[in-house]
Amino acid sequence: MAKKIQKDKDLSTEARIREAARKVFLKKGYSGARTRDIAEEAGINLALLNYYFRSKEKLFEQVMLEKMQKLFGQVLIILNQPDNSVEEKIENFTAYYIEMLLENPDLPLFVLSEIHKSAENITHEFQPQKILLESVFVKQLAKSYPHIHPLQFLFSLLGMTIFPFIARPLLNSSGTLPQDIFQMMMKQREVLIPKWADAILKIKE
Amino acid sequence: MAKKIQKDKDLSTEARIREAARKVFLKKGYSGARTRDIAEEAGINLALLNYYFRSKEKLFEQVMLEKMQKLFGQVLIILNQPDNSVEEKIENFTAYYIEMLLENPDLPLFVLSEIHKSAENITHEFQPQKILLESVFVKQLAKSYPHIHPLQFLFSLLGMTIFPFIARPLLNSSGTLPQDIFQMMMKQREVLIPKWADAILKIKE
DNA sequence: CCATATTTTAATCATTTGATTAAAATATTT
DNA sequence: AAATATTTTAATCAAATGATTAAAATATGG
Repeated sequence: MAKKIQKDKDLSTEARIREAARKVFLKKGYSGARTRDIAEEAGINLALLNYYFRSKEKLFEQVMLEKMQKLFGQVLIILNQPDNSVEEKIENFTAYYIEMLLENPDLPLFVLSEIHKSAENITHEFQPQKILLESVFVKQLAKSYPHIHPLQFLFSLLGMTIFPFIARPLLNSSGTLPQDIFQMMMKQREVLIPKWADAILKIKE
Repeated sequence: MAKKIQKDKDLSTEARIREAARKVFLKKGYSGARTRDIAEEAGINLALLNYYFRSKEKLFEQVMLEKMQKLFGQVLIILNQPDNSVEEKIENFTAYYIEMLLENPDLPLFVLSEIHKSAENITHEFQPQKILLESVFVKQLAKSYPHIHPLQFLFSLLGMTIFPFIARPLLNSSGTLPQDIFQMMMKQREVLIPKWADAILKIKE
C-alpha cells in the first residue's frame, strides 16, 4: 500500500525547503534564484526539492501565492470595516502595513517586480483596482470628500506607506542609513502619514 | 592596419542591439533576460552581441548606468536650483518626473529591483541619501518648516510621485485601467501632488 | 525483527544559455 | 580591381541548471 497519510510534514524537511525558497526567491527573484541555491540554503540535497515540490516553478507558485496574500490580504479587510471612519481606516491601514513591512521589507518589491515580469499577468483573476474602488472606504471617501478622486488619494496613501520600503535598497545598503534608524523612521510614519493624509483630505476648494 | 576610427557607429547595428537590450532588460531584469532574446529583438545574430559588447554583463552595465542616470540625474539639479522656493522646486520635481516616467514607466521598478538583487550594492559610490540631505531643497525645508523631518517629507513626495508607476503592473495589465486613463490621472497628479505636498508642509504644531 | 513504505543521496541527463571560432559577406582604402 | 579591414553568420563549445533515476538510508507497522 502506497500513500500513507501526509503525517505532520511541514515540520522539518518540506518546511525547511519552503523557508529557504522564500529567502532566495525574495532576494533574487524567480529567474535569479537557482534551485541549487535553495537546496544549499535549506541544507538538503537538490533532488529533495523536486521530490517535495516537483519543480522550481511549482515551488515558486506556492511562495508567490503566499506572498501576494501577505501583501494584499489585509488591505480589503481594513478598508471594508463597516464601523470605522475614514480617518480610523487610514490609521489602521498605516499601522498594519508599516508593522508588517518592517518584518517583510522585501515583500513589495518582490511581488510587484515578479508581476511585472510575468507575461500574462497573475492579476487576471483578482482585479485589485475594481475591488479597491468598491470598498466601503472609497464609498465613505466619495461621500465625505467628494472633491477628491478616490484612486488618486489611494495612490498617495499607498505610496507614502509602501514606497520607503521599495526605495530602501538604495539607502540602506551603503551604510548611509542603518537598519535601526530606518525602523525608527517608519514607526514615526505610523503617526505622520495619517496626519498628512487627513491634511490632504481637508484641503478646501 | 587594424583599428580604424570608430566611424559613426551608434547608427545601425550597435544602436539596435542597445535598444533591444534596453527593452528586454527592462521587462525581464538581468537574470530573466537571455542574450538570445536580445539578439532576436534586435534582428541580429547572437554572436554580434558579443562582438559589440563582449558579454551580457558588459551590455547590462551600460544599460543600467544609463537608466540610473535617467532616474536620478535630474533630481539633484532640480532640488539644488538656488533661486526657486520650496514650493517651486516641488512643482518642478513633480512635473519633470511624472512626464519622464510616463515615457519610461518601467524605469523605477527596473532600477530599484536590480539594485536590490545586486549583492554588493551599486550605490557604494554615489550615496543618494547623503546627497539628498545636503541639497539646497533640504536646507530650505529645514529653515521654513523646521517642525518637519526632511527625509520623511521626501519619502512622501517621492512615494506619491513614483509609486503609481511601480504599482501599475498590478492595475494596468488586467484591462482594468487602460493606458490612456492612467496617463490622464498622472497628468492630474502634476497638479495634485504639489497642492498636497504644500498642505503637508503647512500643518501646524 | 521483518517487511514495507518513506525519505534522502549520489550520479547523471538533457536543455538552456553565454560565449567563441572560423569562415563568409560586406565595406573601405589604395 | 586588388588588398585590407570590418561586419556578420553558422556552427559549436563549455558551463550552468532544472530535473530524473536508481540505490541507499531511515522510518513505520505488524
